[in-house]
Amino acid sequence: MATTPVRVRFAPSPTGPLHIGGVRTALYNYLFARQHGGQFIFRIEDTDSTRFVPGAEEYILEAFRWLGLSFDEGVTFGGDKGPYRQSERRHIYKVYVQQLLDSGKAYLAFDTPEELAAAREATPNFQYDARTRGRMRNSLTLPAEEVERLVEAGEKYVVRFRIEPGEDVVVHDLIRGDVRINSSVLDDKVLYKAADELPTYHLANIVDDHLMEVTHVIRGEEWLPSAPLHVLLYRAFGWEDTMPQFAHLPLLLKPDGKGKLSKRDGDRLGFPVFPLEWKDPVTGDVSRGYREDGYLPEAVINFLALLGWNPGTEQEILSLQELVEQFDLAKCSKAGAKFDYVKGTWFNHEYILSKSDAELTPAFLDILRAEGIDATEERARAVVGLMKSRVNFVKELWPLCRFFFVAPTDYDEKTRKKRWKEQSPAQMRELVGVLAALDDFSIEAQEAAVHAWIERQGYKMGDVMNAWRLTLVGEGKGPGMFDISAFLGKQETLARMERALEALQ
RNA sequence: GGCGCUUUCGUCUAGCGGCUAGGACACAUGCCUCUCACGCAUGGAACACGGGUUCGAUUCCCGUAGGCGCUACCA
Repeated sequence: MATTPVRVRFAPSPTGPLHIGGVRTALYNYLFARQHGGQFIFRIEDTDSTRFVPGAEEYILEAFRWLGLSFDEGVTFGGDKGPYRQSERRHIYKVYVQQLLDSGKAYLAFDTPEELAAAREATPNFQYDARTRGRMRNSLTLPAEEVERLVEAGEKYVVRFRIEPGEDVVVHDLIRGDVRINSSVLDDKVLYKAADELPTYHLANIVDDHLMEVTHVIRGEEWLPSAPLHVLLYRAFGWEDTMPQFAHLPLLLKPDGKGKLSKRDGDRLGFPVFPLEWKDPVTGDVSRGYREDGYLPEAVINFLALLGWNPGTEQEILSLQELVEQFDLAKCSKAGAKFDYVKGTWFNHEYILSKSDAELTPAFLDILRAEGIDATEERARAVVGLMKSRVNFVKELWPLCRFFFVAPTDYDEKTRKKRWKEQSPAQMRELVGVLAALDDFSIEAQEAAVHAWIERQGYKMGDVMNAWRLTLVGEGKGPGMFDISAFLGKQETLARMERALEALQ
């Protein structure tokens, strides 16, 4: 057992965009696999033909490419345990369903949806189980000839798992310890639907995990209640000795209020719940994505990794490699985590700080072009260097940096009141002269000349600099004045000052 | 309703019988400073409640309450 190579899987349903909680589940699987030098499998669970959404599978794959999480095996990745798309495994499931039928551990049920609804109506807390199966229409109550006749007639039956009541089933969970549930509270789950010749999740899941030699099932807590059923299925097949180990992760909850995180919360509070932007093929509705919102993939990974797990040290910024090294299922928390999206923006800020100016510049250049600014890479990079520490996202740069590329046309009234003093026009006139006399317009040369002039005249540094800022920026913000004037260059600096002197009197 | 999981600052969390209950985000204040930010510093802020066990419980056990999930021919 200890020598069995680790094999884990991420197995989404292609029913829409990948939820951020699903991304975290995949991340934990990935970290676990990499840490143990194991395999990470990508399986598509499309056993519900009615919920298939075109484009969902490609979306999921693209999301992981963006995040930098790689698979070793599975849909589009190859491997010798395929096919990895459940809809292509019908022939396999049929064999195993028959095996359960032959051994009497499952049976055919012919109850129509209407009959089931009626039963639920008639009996409070109705459950299809040992207590009730005797009065339903199934192969345990119907004569064999009748069952055969119905099947021949193409009746849309289902196969149900025959659960023996009164047994305590223990599931050992790597995060929660032993979880004990009595089989009497479990219902005879539908394992297979003759209508579309496909199994339901439970059967497909067990058969695939067994055949794909999955060693650890790391999934969301919503699966915990059905884990005993899964254990019973492994037992029914005689696979208990190679049954994977389970770990049920705490859920991601709404930032406020009650319940688990949903797409609605993102729309309502203004943050993405999907890794990538998603356009619903039916409604045309567009949901924002982390990528399009300007998050760096490393930041998303780091943020998600720490939602429900932490290394036990005070380190908060961890690279993917560090996460691989330090991840530990035993250190996962047990209770659901409210989704603290504000902290997510802080992580992005940290990663922006850690990036070089050159790495951030392409994204900034895109924004500049969209704003109709034709700037060189070099100039864009200079502004990024000056301003990146102030933002959480590259896109926040534009409103803060506009003045570098566009001269002010009007001047902020509040700043003008506070900073444009009686002596300002005269001082600015003089400053125009001081700057005009400079051949070297570097930061250092300007600084030396301007400081000397201020000192010579006995002016107040704050008066001069703040008035000057108003002439170049149009308001009272921005980096150091000499950074700004050096970036603008002598000609533009003097032109802006002249224009301001005219406008401000 | 039934079953299961869960419960430390507003939020994410550390803690695995004895601590001034630690960190981070957010918030507040101060410093830095030519402005706005960034940064730095400081501060306020938590063991759900009730019983046990123990010399001693945030920590172990049992209740209660709250929260979450499951309860489909969905995953």
